[in-house]
Formats: sequence, structure tokens, C-alpha cells
Amino acid sequence: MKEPIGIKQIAKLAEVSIGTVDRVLHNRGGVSKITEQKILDVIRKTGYRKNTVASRLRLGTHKKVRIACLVPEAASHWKYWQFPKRGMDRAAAELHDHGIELSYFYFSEPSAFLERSKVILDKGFEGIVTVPFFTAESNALLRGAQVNQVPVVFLDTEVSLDFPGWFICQHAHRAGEVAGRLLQGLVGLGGIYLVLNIINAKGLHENNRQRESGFRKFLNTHDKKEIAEVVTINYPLDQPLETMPGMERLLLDKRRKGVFVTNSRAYMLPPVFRHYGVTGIPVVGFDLNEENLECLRREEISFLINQKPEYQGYHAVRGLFKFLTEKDASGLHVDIPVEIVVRENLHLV
Amino acid sequence: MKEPIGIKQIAKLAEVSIGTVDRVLHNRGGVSKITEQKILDVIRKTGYRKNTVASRLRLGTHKKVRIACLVPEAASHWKYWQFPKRGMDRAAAELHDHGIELSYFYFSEPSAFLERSKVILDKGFEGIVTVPFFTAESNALLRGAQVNQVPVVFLDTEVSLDFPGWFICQHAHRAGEVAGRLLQGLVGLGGIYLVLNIINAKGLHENNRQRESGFRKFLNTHDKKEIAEVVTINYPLDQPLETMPGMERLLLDKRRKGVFVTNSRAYMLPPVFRHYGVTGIPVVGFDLNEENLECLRREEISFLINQKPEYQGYHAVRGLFKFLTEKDASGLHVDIPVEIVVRENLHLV
DNA sequence: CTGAAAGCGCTTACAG
DNA sequence: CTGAAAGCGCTTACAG
Repeated sequence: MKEPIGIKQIAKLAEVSIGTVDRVLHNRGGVSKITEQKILDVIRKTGYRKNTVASRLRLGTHKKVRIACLVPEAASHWKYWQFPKRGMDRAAAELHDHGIELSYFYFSEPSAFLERSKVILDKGFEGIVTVPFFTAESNALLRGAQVNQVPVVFLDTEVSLDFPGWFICQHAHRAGEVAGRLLQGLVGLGGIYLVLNIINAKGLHENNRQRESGFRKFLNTHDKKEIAEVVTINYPLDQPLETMPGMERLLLDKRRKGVFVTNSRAYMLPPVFRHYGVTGIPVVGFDLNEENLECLRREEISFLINQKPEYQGYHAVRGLFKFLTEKDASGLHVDIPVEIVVRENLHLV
Repeated sequence: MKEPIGIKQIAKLAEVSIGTVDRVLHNRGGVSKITEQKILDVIRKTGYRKNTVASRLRLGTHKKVRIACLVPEAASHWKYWQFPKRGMDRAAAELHDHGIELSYFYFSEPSAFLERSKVILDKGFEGIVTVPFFTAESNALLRGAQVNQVPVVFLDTEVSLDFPGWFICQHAHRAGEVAGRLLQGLVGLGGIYLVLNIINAKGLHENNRQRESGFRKFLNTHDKKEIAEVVTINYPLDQPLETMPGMERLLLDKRRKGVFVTNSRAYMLPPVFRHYGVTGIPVVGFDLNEENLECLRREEISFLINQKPEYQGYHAVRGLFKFLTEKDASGLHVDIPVEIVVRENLHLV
């Protein structure tokens, strides 16, 4: 209801021109201490807030906010990366008239990540969205970005790095606890729970490690009598799952309760079950890829946890834009919900 | 990458002034057929899209988009209505510089709803957000709104009305199916499932009816042998739940499996269980009110389904604004996800 | 039926 | 150190 205070009214109240007000607002210097103080007083008293629409009209048409997205090659990783990309594109479309320009860079190897990082920094992008798959290279990126105060947002995984960066991802430990809750709800306590991790040359992915840890924590907390046993199988992608050491013994053990797959490949389980002729073993996994969804529809998987990759990409771009144009980092503090998906809410998530 | 086409370039290409272009763009009339056609051709060929930022700067400061929110008195309905209100306020804050003005109107009785509706229509609001609690009165509102083509968005419940309106709410039947999935997962098929509905002078709330129907459908579909039995208790709010006819018999029956509460009062169950000295009965309910959350934390409720009321309010206002300013109704087609909440993802939803 | 001009609030290049 | 002016793209009131 209060009168809209603009830069013009500030200028009048402080008895200066709007140019001088702007100099103070943007710390452009060249203003005497006394005038500056007078203007700052008026700004404080009136509670002036810049009109972002006018600001973006003026600025956005001249020089766009340029954001670089350094993402895994779209085809890899089960097309998972199309989702964040879609979210980023959607955000950019919404902000088109505000003056935004998204550029994509792709990598698969660490060396490409490093090389593209350099290009991005050289080209003077104002913000970067990427993924912390390679720790050393992510640190190198952050080190370079720090020089020009370029904000970097990491999606998907939270890892510990040497310089400050933003993370928009799901709390993996919590997601593991949720998985524990869901499985335990289905089968009760006691018996043997199987955790399936993918392992590669670099060892366990941080998300998988955290998820397993959360899962174990849930069972330990809820199982006062220590009658539940959690067994982990770390399997490399290039080996057939059904012949992994321990698999046969576990599946045929009468005490086996359910399986928690810490990655996106829960759909690999049902064929293994069929191979050993076992039925009725609940599976909880991650991600809404087509293979998993098909299993969910056929009721071969009980629950999937969604990391909302599109949502992650969308908020990364919107959050960065807000930060860059309004110095407001609130849009970069988003907790990705641990969204539980069953067959019946599949089309509504 | 393509050159930004503005009204100025359209004018130049069509060899007219920008005023004439604007007349065509807004169907303001007073343009010869031949000029109009020439301009339309250029617009089509260039793929011109109006710059919404410039448009809002010009328009928003002169006349704001005025939206009326006709909502239940905030204190009633377990403070549930604070959430959509919060979402609407958040949307309005984000759109402040674009020129939006939200006005709240409150009702509790149908008569007040009707009276406020008239006021809203008289005052010439451009869009309305409300709730279809009273069918006849909602129809009256829609009838009045239709005259001036004022769009009306209903939250919370989808009902059948006599005139077209928008609905932003959860698919209640699906939510019931999800509840069926969750309960059946916990206790398996067979035995007696209890459905608890609140009933008042107007009978069953549409959402509750749909949720029960979805729940029953799930059990019927999955229970080929018809060994599961669903029993409904419709209870009026002014009577003690534990003495409702059938309650004692059901709870003490060995075959009883779990309880589905179709409204926000799942928290009333645990005391009833204690009253009869029964334990370990799973409960699935709706809404994240403090009482329910406390039960979830104490593991007296297994699952809560969130209708995301804040999200509903937020999207109603954003969707209406987009529709009113860009003739784009896409923001009014939102399916509210059936969000499943357990103790472990509570703080992240 | 059409055009020229003013202005939304902010930003900056230029003149002094 | 400060002000006056131009302009972002769109919209409208006014003049012809």
C-alpha cells in the first residue's frame, strides 16, 4: 500500500541527481562522503528496493547474464542428465526477457572437465552450473572461479571441496534413512537386508556411500535387539550381477528381507530374482529411468526415490540468476526433497 | 542467438509506426485491413514475441494486476489455510515489481462467501483464487465471473460446477490409491482395513469420498481372492471417536490390518488405540499439521500424504498472473503431486 | 486510419 | 565530485 519509492524520489529527498544516487547504490565511487551518507540515510529511511523489472529491462538488453553449464555428455549416465538440462532450459526460457544466456559445455573424462572449465573461466561467464564428479578438477574449477568471484553451483552430489561453492542436491544420508524406513515397513525388522552398490575404478560414489550409511543408521537405530543384519555387495558394472560373490547365498537364505539399491539400477534385480527362482523380495532404488519405471509398474520394485533432477537444474539456474542480479543467495539454498514414488503416484510426481 | 525482434523492427519491416503495430497486437481496432495484414505477416514471419519485462514495466507501474483471494478464515480448519496463503504471498512478493496486487477476503459461512464474491466482482478484480466448499455459491461466483471473463482458480478440491473454472488440487482418487499401496505394503493383503471419514451436516467432503474410493479400488484390484475387507466409519466431529459404533469390535478383531484416515485428523487414532490397549496398527493420513507431525515423529502414524497447500497457493497466483498478462494458461495446469511423507523425509519435503 | 511523443524506473556515457 | 540526457521495449494519450 505504501507509495512506490523509486530512485527519483530518493534523489529528490537527498537533494541530488539520480545519477549520484545510482553511484551510491552500485558503489561506483566518485561521491563525496557527505553526499553518500545523506543518500544512504534516505535509502534506509524509505526502505528503497530497486525495481528489478526496470533494472533488467535496462541491463538485460545490453549485456545478458551469461551462465555456463558444464554437464556430463547427455547420452551418458542413462540419459539422466537430460533432466537437469531440461530444468535449466526451462528456467532460461522463463528468464529470457530478463536477459539470460545459457551455454552448455560437455565432458565425460576428467581431462575434458578441466579443459572446459578453463574455457568457461576464460570466456568470462558470470555463473557456472556443474557436477562435482572429479574432486581434483572441481577444486581447480573453484580455484579459478574464486579469482573473479564467479559463483559455482554443483548439482547431484555434495562433496567436500577446498573452496566455497553452492550445492543443490538431495541429502543422500537422509535418503538412505528413508529407504530404511520404507523397506523396514514392508518386511519388519530382523533378518538380512542387502545393500547393492556399484563400484568402479574410483571406488564408491559419494552418494552411494552416504545412502548406505543412512540406511544402516536407520536399521541400527530401530533395531534395539540387533536382529537385523545388513550385507553389502559392491559390484562392478562389467560383471554379471547374479554371480557376484554372496548373491546366491543371500537370496536363498530364508532370513533375507529386502534389497536396497543405492544407485539407479534397481531394475537389474528382478532378472536376478528370476534366475534364482525367488519371489516376493521388496526392492527400493533410486531414479525414474524408464527401466526402473517399468519394474515399478510391474510391481517388481516397491519404491523409487526421486532426486528430482529437473528441479535441481531449474533451481540452479534461477538461483544463480537471482544471486547475480539481486545479490540474493536465497535461491541457492534449496533442499531437494526425498520424494517417494510408488506405482500409484508415478504420473503425479 | 537470433537477433532480438522488437516492436520497432516490426514497424520498420511493415513500414508503419510502432503505434500501429501495437494497435494490431492488442486488437485495439482502428487499423485498415491492408495494414493489419501486412503487420500480421511480419509478426508471423519474424516470430515476434513481446518482451514481457518491458511490457510489465510500462503497465505494472500504472495499473497493477489485481487478484482477489477468497479463502476460509485463517484460524479455522486447523490453520491449514495459512499454507496456501503463504504460497500466494510468496508468489505476490516475487511478482511485486511486475505489478501485482493481492487482496484477501475471508469467509466461513456460505452466506459470507456469496456476499464477498459479489464485492470482488463489483470491485473489478481481474482474477480470483478461492475454494469450492459450497457448490451453489461457487456456481454463483462463476456465473458472475463469466460476464467479465474473470478467471477463477479453485484450490483444494475438484468438484463439478456449471461454468468453466480452473482447479489446482491433488487428484484425490489417486491419493487414495497411494494410501492403499502404502497400507497394503505394510500389512499385506487380507484382513480388515478401516477407513475413517469425517461426516458433517453436508455429508462427506468430496475429497474424502474420492480418497476412500481410490483406496477401495486399490485393494479390490490387488486382492484377487477377495480376502481383504474394507470397513468405513463415518464419524461426526462432535462425538468421541473411540465410542463410534463398530470401533471397538474392529480394533479388537484379530484380522484388522490398518487404518486409512481420509482427512487431516489421523492424530486422533493413537489415543483410541491406547484406550483399547491395541498396538502396532499402521495409520495413513493426510496433511502436515502439528498434531499429525508429532505422531509421525513418535512413529504412531506411518505415512502422511501431503497436499502441498503452499505449493497450491503459489501456483494459483503465478498461474493466474501469467494467464492474465500473457494469455498463457499453462501455469494453471498443475497436478499437485501425491507426496508421501515419512518420519525421515519430514524436514525435506 | 496513422504517427510522433512521452514515460514506466533504472543505468551509463558524457560533459562539466 | 555531480548533473543532464539518452535509451532499454512497450503502451497510450493526443494530434492530425
